[in-house]
Amino acid sequence: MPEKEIKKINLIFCGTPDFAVPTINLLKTHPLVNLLKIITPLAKPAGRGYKLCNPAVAEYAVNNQIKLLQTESINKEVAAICENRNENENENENENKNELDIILVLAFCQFLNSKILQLPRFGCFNIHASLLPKYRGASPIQHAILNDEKITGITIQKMVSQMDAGDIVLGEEISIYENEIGGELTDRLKNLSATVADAFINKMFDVKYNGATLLTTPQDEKLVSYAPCLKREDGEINVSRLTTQSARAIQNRIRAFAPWPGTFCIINGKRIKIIESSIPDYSLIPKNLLPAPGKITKNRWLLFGCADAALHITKVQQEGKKVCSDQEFINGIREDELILGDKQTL
RNA sequence: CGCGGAGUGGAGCAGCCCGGUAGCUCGUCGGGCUCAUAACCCGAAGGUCGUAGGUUCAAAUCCUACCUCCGCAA
Repeated sequence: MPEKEIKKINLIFCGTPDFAVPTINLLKTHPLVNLLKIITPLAKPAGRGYKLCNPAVAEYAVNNQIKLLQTESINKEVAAICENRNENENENENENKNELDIILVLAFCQFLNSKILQLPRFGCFNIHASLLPKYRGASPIQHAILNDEKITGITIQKMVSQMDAGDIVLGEEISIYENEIGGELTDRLKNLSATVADAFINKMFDVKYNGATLLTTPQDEKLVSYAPCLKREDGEINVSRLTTQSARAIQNRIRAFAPWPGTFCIINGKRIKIIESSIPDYSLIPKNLLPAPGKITKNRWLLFGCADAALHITKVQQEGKKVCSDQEFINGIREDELILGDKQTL
C-alpha cells in the first residue's frame, strides 16, 4: 500500500535546454520531491530547414508524463502556477502538504518578475553555473574558460528581481582542465547541477519539516562580474584580435566557444571554423617560420601569429566541408599565401 | 517550401561556366642520397569522377530525380 503520509517538498521546475535534464531527472525520482509541474518556453524554429524544435526539457516532460506548461512568458502564468495549490487545498485540509514550496529555475531563458518570485512559500531558487558573484548572466561557463579560470562551479541562489544577484544558499566547486573545451565543461557542470540540487532539496526538507533555518550568504558586490550573452561575432578571430591578444588568450577563446557558438576566421575570402588549437613547442619551429602577429603561415603547420607567440591551429572546418586536420586543410590549398580577412570583407 | 555549399585514387583539394589525354599538395610502396633536417632526388602502384536515368559521335563537365555530408541562420 502506498504511504499517503510521506512528507515531500512541492516544487515547480523551470528550465529549457539539455543542461537541465539531469537535474529534472533527479527531481522526478527524488523521494522527498513532489514535482508538480515543469515550465518551459515554446518551441522555436531552429536547425537546417527551420523546423520547430521543442526545448529538451519539454521533451523530457512529455516522455515522462510530467505536467508541462509551455509559455511565452512565465510572468503571465500566475493562475496556472497557483492552480495546484488551490485545487489541492479544496480537497485537503492540510495546507502544508499541498502548498507550493519552491520554484527551482535552471537555464530557463526567461526573467521572473517580483510577483512570481513571491508565489512559493520558500521562494524561487536558481541554479547557476558559476561561483557567484562571479559571472552573473547568460554564459558563465564560456566566460570562465575565456578568462583562463582554473576553477568554477555551481551556485544556488535565492532569486531576487535583479539577475543572479540573490543570496547564496549553497554551491560546489569544480576545477577546469588545462585544455578543456566549453562543451566538456558544460557536461560536467550539467551533472554537478543535479548533485547540488540534491543537497539543496535535503536542506529545504529540513527547513520545511524539521524547523531548520535556511542560512544564506549575501553576494560580495565588490567581486561581481558579468557573463553577457555570447554574440556570433565574439567568435571571430581577425587581425585585430591576433595582434592584441596572447596565444593563450586566443586558445582560451577557441576552447571556450567550442563547440558552440564556435570560433571562425576568414582566410583568403573563405569562412573557416576553428575547431581546435594548441600551444606549440616553439623549439621545434625555426624562428624565421614563425608568423608575425596578425599573419598566418602554412608551412607544415597552420600557425596564427598572436601578440606574443604563435598558436598552432590543429583542426578546422571549411564552410560546406567536414572537420579536418590543419595538415589536410593545407594540402588542399593552392595559394602561396594565406590572408586573414574580416567578416566585412566577405 | 528559410539561404547556401560539397561528394573526383588512401587524405585534403583543382578541373565543371566554355563537353573531347585524370591534374595539385600529401600519404603509401620500391630505390637512391645525407653528419644532419618539418628534409631531398628518382621510380611505382592506386580512380567505372555519390547513385539512377536522359541529351550527345563523345559526359567528371550539360539536363532530371534521388542518396549522403556540411556552412549560415535560429
